[in-house]
Amino acid sequence: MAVVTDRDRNGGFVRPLSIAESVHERIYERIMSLEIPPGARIPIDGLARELNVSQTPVREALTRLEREGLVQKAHLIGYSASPQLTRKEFDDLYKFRLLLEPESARQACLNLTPETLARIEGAASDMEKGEPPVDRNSRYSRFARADAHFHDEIMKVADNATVRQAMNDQHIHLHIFRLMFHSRVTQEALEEHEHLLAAFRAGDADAAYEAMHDHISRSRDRLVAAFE
Amino acid sequence: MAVVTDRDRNGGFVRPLSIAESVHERIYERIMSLEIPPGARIPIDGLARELNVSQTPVREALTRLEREGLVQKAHLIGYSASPQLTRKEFDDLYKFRLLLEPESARQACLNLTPETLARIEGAASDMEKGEPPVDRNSRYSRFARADAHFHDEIMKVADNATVRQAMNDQHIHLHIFRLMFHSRVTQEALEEHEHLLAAFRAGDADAAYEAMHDHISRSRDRLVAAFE
DNA sequence: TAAAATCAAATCCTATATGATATTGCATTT
DNA sequence: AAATGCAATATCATATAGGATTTGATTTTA
Repeated sequence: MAVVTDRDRNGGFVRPLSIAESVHERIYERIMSLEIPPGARIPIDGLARELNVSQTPVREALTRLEREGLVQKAHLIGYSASPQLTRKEFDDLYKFRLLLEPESARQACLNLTPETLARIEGAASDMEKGEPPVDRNSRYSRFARADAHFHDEIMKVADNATVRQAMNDQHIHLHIFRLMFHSRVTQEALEEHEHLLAAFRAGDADAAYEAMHDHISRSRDRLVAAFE
Repeated sequence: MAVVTDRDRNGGFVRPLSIAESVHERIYERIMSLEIPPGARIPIDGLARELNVSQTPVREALTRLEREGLVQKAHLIGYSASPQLTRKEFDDLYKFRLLLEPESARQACLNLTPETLARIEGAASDMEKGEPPVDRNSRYSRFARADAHFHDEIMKVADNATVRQAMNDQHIHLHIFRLMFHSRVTQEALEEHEHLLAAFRAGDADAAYEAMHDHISRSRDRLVAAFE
């Protein structure tokens, strides 16, 4: 098995990347892309053979994914991809977002510098343009990731590592995409982001809070159609 | 290696418990009890020999603990217990709690039934009595666990699985105990819990919000002494 | 025919072996 | 005496093997 290597950001050094880590990424991608659909079994030895690695790193990757909530484990039975969000879980998730994200937007606004504002604006504009997608699914998938990136940039500026990690641990974009992979990119979401940016540019923290609250509420209302 | 078994709650069936799981628990206990102090190396083969198991389940347990934030991993170097909370992390954690817990207390109050109130009251009274502790450390350790249980009972009633899990993922009682293991059980905390219970009994959701907010703020102020 | 029992294949969980990498201590050099 | 280089040891990461359990189908029995 050839050792996968990666260029280190700091120096130009090349250092080996663990097989377990790359297996983790590959399984994550398969779940995100619905190649492994919700509820599907994920046999360890099958994956190991398919990826040309041994079972040990596959086990390690699945253990991590379980703790991340993306797969489930039944002792002596095996792993399977986590099922779709239920309506209740969806509602809980959005209540959770509404508790954390508007306040984080307010805090981000207070911490804002020209550099960090530019980063957020860059993340926002990344969502509009982009390579021509091969199909609608991949387009929405990319939209979901870019949206997650935009929100995370705001979280970075809000500068609360606990809150940021709790948000990222939810893998919101993955669950949303699995729920609505057939969805289309809405112009509305982009406009709501624009409102948020306007509040940031004006340095109006309360307006940022409101804009984020509004954005998440509307996002919830758009997605709730998946359950009807 | 003898297989560890456990009695199933439902039927009287006996089913094997995985070694990986029991290793996970044992390492958790060692970290909680400071037997493995913050920052200490945790060699895989050493632990495996000591616990009379192979390296595979130890690896799996450590992978889970890493994802839980209790240990850190450096590729090709090894695992170590996570360091103490920094002041910044402590502050972030309490801001996080203040965003989620008061609102959860409000919601719990709205959902309250006689049965669930009784459960919460039971958790509260568990904190006051208890076996005579062998030393002050173990007493505070038990206090920390009981406090976590009390807060979690409220989370259960609030009935938002996302919020509840995000809270539990923080392992607050473990970090607090490691920070303040020499601390003593304060009468104040018990009184604050009593205020919260009073609001619950009165069915006053706003008062429950305020009581929880007050309790967490005061808790933070009591603990912040650890950094001075 | 339906239910129970049996058996084989698949899969899991754990143990062990092996090569690769990092760390440590000692010797050597400057 | 400090610094450097090298070898030995410790530890990690992965591969592979074997015992244990579940699953599913086939056979048997009521």
